[in-house]
Amino acid sequence: MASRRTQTLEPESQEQAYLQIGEVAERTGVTQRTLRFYEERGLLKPPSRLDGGFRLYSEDDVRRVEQIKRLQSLLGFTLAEIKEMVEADEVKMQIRASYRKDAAISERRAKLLRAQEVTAGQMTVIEQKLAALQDMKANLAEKLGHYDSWLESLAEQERAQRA
Amino acid sequence: MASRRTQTLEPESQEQAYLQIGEVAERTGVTQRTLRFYEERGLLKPPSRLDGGFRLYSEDDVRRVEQIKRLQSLLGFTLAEIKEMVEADEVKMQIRASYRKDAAISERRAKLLRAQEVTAGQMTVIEQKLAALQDMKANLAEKLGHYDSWLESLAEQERAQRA
DNA sequence: CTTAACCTTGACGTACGCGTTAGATTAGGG
DNA sequence: CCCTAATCTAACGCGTACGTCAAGGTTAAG
Repeated sequence: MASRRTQTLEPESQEQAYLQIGEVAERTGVTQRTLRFYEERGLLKPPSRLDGGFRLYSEDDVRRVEQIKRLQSLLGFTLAEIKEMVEADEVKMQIRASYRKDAAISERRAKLLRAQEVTAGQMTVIEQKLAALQDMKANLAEKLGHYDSWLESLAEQERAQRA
Repeated sequence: MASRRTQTLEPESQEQAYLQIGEVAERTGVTQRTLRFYEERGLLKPPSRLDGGFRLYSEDDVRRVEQIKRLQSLLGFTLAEIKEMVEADEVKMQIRASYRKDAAISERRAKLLRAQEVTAGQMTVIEQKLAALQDMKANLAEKLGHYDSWLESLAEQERAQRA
C-alpha cells in the first residue's frame, strides 16, 4: 500500500509549506474541481507546480479560498463580483510591492487614490447589505416579541380555565 | 386607437385595487416571466384571475415580491431558502387566522412554538451574516485608514522635496 | 366590430457554478 | 521496478433562475 500524502511537503529549509490540491480541498471544504474552476475564472492565481504538473498551493491561497467562500455563501456575491474584489486586492499588493522602488510620487498617489476609490465602493456595498440585514433583524425581533406575548396570553387562558 | 391600461382596475366599491401582471412587473422591477416563475416555484400563491384568465395581484403580492428580491439580491438566499421563509410566514398567517376559532390551547401553543422556532432560526442566520459583514467592514475601514496615512506621507515627501 | 395593447401557456435557450466521468500521468513506499 | 493513491486535462452534464420567442386568446377604447 502506497498511502502517500506528504502533508506539508517538506518545507525545503525554512521556506513555505506547500500544499497539494487534495489537502487544500480538505482544509477549505471545497472540491478539487472547484479549486481548478476558481483558477480558470481568475479567482485564484495559477499556483506553482511540481515538476510533474501537480499544483502547489500556499497558505495564502488557502486564506483566499476561505475568503471567496465567505463572500459567496454568506453574502451572496457572484464569482464575477468576487473576482473584482480579489483583483482590487491584487492592485493593493502591487502598490505595496512597488512602494519604495521606482515611480514618481504623483503616480504612486494616483494608484493609492484608485485603490482608495475601489475600497470605498466595496464599503458602500457592504453598508447597504448591513442596513438591509439590520432591518430584517428588527422585523424578526418584533415578530418574536409578538410570539412571546401570544404565548403568555395562552398561558393566562390556561390558568383561568383551571380555576 | 385603443390605448388601454386601466391602472388599478376599478376598485369595485371600496375593495382592494387589483393589479395585472404588467403593472406588478413595472412596479417591482422584475419581468412578467419572473412573476410566473415565482408562482410555479411556490414563492407566490396563485393569484386570482380575471374571467379571461389574466392574473390579478394584490398589494400584498407586490410587497412579497419586493421581499423576495431583497432576500435574493442583497442577501444571496436561493429561491428554495426564500420559499421556506415565505412558507414560515404563511404558517404565521394561518395561526393568526385560526386564532379565536377552533383548536385546543395546547395545539395553538405548539404551532406558536413552531413558528417561534423557525423565526429564531432565521434570526441566527441573519446574525451570522451580520457578523461577517461587520467584520468585513472593519477590515475595509482599516485599509482606508492605511491609504489615508500613506497619502499623507506622500504629501509630506512632496513638501520636503519642494523645500 | 375592429384593433391595439395586454395577457395566456408552452417550449426551447442561456449564464452561472460547479459535478462527474474518462483516460492518462505522476509520486513515492515496498 | 512495481503498484497504487493522487493528480492531470478535457469534456459533457446538471440544477438554478430566469430570457426569449411562438402562437394564440382577452380587454377595452373608438
